[in-house]
Amino acid sequence: MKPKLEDVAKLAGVSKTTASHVLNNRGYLSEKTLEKVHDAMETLNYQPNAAARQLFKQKTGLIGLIFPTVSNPFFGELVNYLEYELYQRDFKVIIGNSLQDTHKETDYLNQLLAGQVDGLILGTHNQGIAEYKYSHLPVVAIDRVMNSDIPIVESDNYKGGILATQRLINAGVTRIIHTNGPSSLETPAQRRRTAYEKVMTDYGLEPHTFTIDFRLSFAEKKQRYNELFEIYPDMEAIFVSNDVDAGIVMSIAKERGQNIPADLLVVGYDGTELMRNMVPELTTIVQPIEEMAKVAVDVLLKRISGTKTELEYILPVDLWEGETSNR
Amino acid sequence: MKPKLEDVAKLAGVSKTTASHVLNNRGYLSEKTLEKVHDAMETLNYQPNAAARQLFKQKTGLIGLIFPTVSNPFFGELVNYLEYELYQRDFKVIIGNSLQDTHKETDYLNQLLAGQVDGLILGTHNQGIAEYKYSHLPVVAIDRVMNSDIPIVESDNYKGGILATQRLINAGVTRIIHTNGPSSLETPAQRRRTAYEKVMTDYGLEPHTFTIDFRLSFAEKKQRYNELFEIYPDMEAIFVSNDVDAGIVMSIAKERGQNIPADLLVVGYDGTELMRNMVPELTTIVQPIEEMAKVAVDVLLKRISGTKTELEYILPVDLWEGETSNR
DNA sequence: TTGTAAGCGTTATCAC
DNA sequence: GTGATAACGCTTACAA
Repeated sequence: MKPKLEDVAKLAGVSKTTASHVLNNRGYLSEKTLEKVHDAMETLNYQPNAAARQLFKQKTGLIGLIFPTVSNPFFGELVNYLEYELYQRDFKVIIGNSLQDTHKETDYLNQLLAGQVDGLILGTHNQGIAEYKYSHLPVVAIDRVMNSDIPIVESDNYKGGILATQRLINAGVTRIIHTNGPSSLETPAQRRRTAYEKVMTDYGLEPHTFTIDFRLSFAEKKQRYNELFEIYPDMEAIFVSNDVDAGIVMSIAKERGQNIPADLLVVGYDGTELMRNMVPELTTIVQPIEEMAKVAVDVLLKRISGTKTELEYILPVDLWEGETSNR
Repeated sequence: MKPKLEDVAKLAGVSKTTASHVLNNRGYLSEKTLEKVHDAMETLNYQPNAAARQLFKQKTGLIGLIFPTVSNPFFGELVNYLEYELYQRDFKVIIGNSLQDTHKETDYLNQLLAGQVDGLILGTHNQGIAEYKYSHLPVVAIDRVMNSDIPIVESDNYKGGILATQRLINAGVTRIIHTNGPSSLETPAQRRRTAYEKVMTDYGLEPHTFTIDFRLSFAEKKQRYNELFEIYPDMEAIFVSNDVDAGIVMSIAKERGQNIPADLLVVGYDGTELMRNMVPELTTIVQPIEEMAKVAVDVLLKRISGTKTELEYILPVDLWEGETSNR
């Protein structure tokens, strides 16, 4: 069915080896042979078999990306940049959305072991999976704490937390709530919380962190954020741990008849290009998504080639000043 | 380095074949052998080599997804569902973001030919690429017109155009502008335009379609939409061809001191879960993204297995009634 | 119930 | 310059 190198060789009247040499520009070849073989490839519409090549070379040219879900703009943009960077360096990407599926993450890691991919970039929440003990493998984590031997690329979450909280305090409010994921997940994002609590207490204000799991459905999140409004009826500002949730909070506030920023200030986190363009009024902390992707790819390729790397890369964040934080 | 089946066999004191049989539950095996082999696999932490398997089986268990960019929520959600559906059926996905890169699309198609993937799901804008002549290959298009032999899955764009336009007319406005991609791209989305123009003329109103390329950057889009406001200073409503752009239009309107919906009505298109939750006030046409993904996967798998399929699958749309279309 | 041997398509070594 | 041949790791007739 599909033509193989042998068919090309036969048609061109040469041996398999010669055809292979032409295919890979190996050794010296006569003009004539070259042309004959190229012609044969053309007419047969020959494409080298990927599996056979991989089997021989012992590498696949594939990188696995495991993230909660590309339907979240932050991960969508991140994956987009990762794919771009990797494509530039001749890698394709396999993606796995691991949200609410611990098994999937394990499965993908097994694939790596099976040699189906040459490396992995992880941004998942599921922690402490046994296979992570294989820390000698080419794996890089983005914004997630992994095994201590796995390099991690993140933005400056602590600084981000400081910037956000400070911004709200500067606006003149004192009853500021922060929302974040469960502290049981030891993600770098928890440092936003630490920073928030530090700034609050430094100013003699009482920190209130409201826990909400990232992995909830939209409907569940809405319900949970409505509880937030019930629990803190007199809150003046919220520092939400991501922009999508900040959007939900704003829409709930409107539903409840509160005006932003008149009645409630809001600061988000992530600062995707999408949000900055669609909801520019939302004050948020901008993570350097493109830069994070670049660094992650650099580090991964170093790991693959056996070069030593740092274990932690912290990239700077920025404050996007919208109107949702102005009194 | 990495253990192979032979190492397992050796450690278990059996032959390669037996080990393979255990691995694949083939034939009858004694309890003892089974246990021995399993133990050996365990201690060696054995994982079968993917390339070798693929080479033998002549299939990869990989499907290629080519879309403009997963950083757009519509494609992000679509890819998310596609990955989910395919994972259920033991396929992993390779993704390619082809935005502004015709060559990439060609490259991925070549991969298919190279047997690196078992099938392709396309949602790209780049048309008329030579390789599409290989229409006997397992390829499915989502919302894109391809070669006439490639099945296409889409939502009812014409109906969507009708619903959106009718909604605005019902709100009592007459100067309604529509924005859409260049008509040179023969996408199904152009049917939204056809529908819009039909409804407008049916009501004796003058249709005005404003062309804007999807592939522009955010900055370029902003500039272009600002032109729209200059060209039609007295417009009362806009029917935008996707929600992200609708968001941009709304933010521009605010910048220009116009209130929505008091001064300007807006209807979007796509109705992603993200938008319905973050910007519920935006009236929009909801595409059945999850259903489209399911159908696309079904059709692709049929094509792969050689089963005959329809050439066109049109799924129903819904109107999401927000406040941006209420006068 | 288990083992031998051939083959999947490519590449590289080493003679010619 | 070109051509056999073995190897990559796995699977499966076919034998034993």
